[in-house]
Amino acid sequence: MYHPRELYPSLGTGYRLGPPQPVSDSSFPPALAEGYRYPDLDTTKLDCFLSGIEAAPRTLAAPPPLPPLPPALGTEPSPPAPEALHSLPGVSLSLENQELWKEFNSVGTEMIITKAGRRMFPACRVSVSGLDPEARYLFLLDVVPVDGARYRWQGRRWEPSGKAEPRLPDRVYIHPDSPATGAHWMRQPVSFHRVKLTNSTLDPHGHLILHSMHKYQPRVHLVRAAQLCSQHWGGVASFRFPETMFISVTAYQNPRITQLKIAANPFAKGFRENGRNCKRWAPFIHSLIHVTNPYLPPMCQAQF
DNA sequence: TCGCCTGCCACTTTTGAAGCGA
DNA sequence: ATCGCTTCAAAAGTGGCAGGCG
Repeated sequence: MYHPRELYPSLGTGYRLGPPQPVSDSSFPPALAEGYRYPDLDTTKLDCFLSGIEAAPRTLAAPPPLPPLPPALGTEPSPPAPEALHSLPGVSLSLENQELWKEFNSVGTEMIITKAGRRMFPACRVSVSGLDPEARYLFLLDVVPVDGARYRWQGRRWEPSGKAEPRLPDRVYIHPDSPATGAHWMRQPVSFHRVKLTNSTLDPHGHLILHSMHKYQPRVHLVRAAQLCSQHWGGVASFRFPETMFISVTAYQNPRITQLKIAANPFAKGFRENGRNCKRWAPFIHSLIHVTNPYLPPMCQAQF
C-alpha cells in the first residue's frame, strides 16, 4: 500500500493538485503562487503523479459549474440530491453523516479556520459503491468557493456584503489510504476527518486554504488509477453534497452553530455540563434536552 | 468605534509506546 | 520470539475569551 505521506512526506496530508493556476489578479503576486510548488518534494515522483492527474479529465483543475444557490444559509428547506460529474459508470457515493450535516445546514454551517489549521466538523464521511473490487482508486477532497461574494453575519442570518477576495490556489486533500483497491474503499465508509482548513496563504503544511467570511462547497473526487504513477487513468468521478456547504469564519458568529458543535463534537465536551463553560451553555443545552428542538440532532440528545 | 483575527487557556479525546502475561 | 491486552503520558483537538489591529 502506497501512502502519499510516505512518498511525499514534506507535503503533509494535502497539497495542490497540479502546477499553480495562472493568477490574473494583481493582488496575488506570482511569487506567492510559486510558493506552493513545495521545492523539497521528490519532483520525479510528484511530476509522475501529477501528470497522471492532469491527463485525467479536467474536472479536478476546473470546478464544475454549481447549481443556483439558495438565498442564504439557514433558510433553505431541503438540499437537492448530490450531484456528480462522472466518467466512472455505475459508481455512486452517499454521505454517511447526512443527518448531522442537515442539522448544521438548517442553521447555516460555519467552519473555523485558523493559521495552524482546523479540522472540519462535521467531517465529510462517504460510502461508495459500484467500484471494481480489483482496480485501484484515489480518493480526493477539495473545497471550492460557491460564489463571488463575501458574507457578513447580520445578527440573525448571513448576508452578502461585498465582493469576494481573489481566489486562492486550489489545494486537494488526498485520502491517506490512496491508492487502494475498490474492495478496500467499499469495505467501510471513507472519512475525511483529518482534513484541515487554514486562512494562512503561506501555509506550509498542505492544509486547504480558505478566505474567512466566504461560502464554500466541499467536493469528493474518485480517480481510477492502475498505479500511483500510471499515465493511464481509468476515469474520474466528482461528487458534492449541497448540505455540506459552509461559511468559513475565524470565530463562530451564529450562537446556534456553537451550541450544535459543542453538543455534537466529542472534543468540545469540556464546554458541556461540568465543563468550564457550563455556566454559560448548560441552561440552554438543558432546554434542548427537554424541549423538542430542531437544531439538535438525535445523536446529540442521546449523549446527555 | 467596530468587525475581524490571534494567542492562550482549560478541558477532552486520541494516539502510541511501554509493560506484562499467555 | 510473537501476539494481544492494558495502562499511561504526550499530543492533538475543542470553543471561549481578552486583547490587538486596521
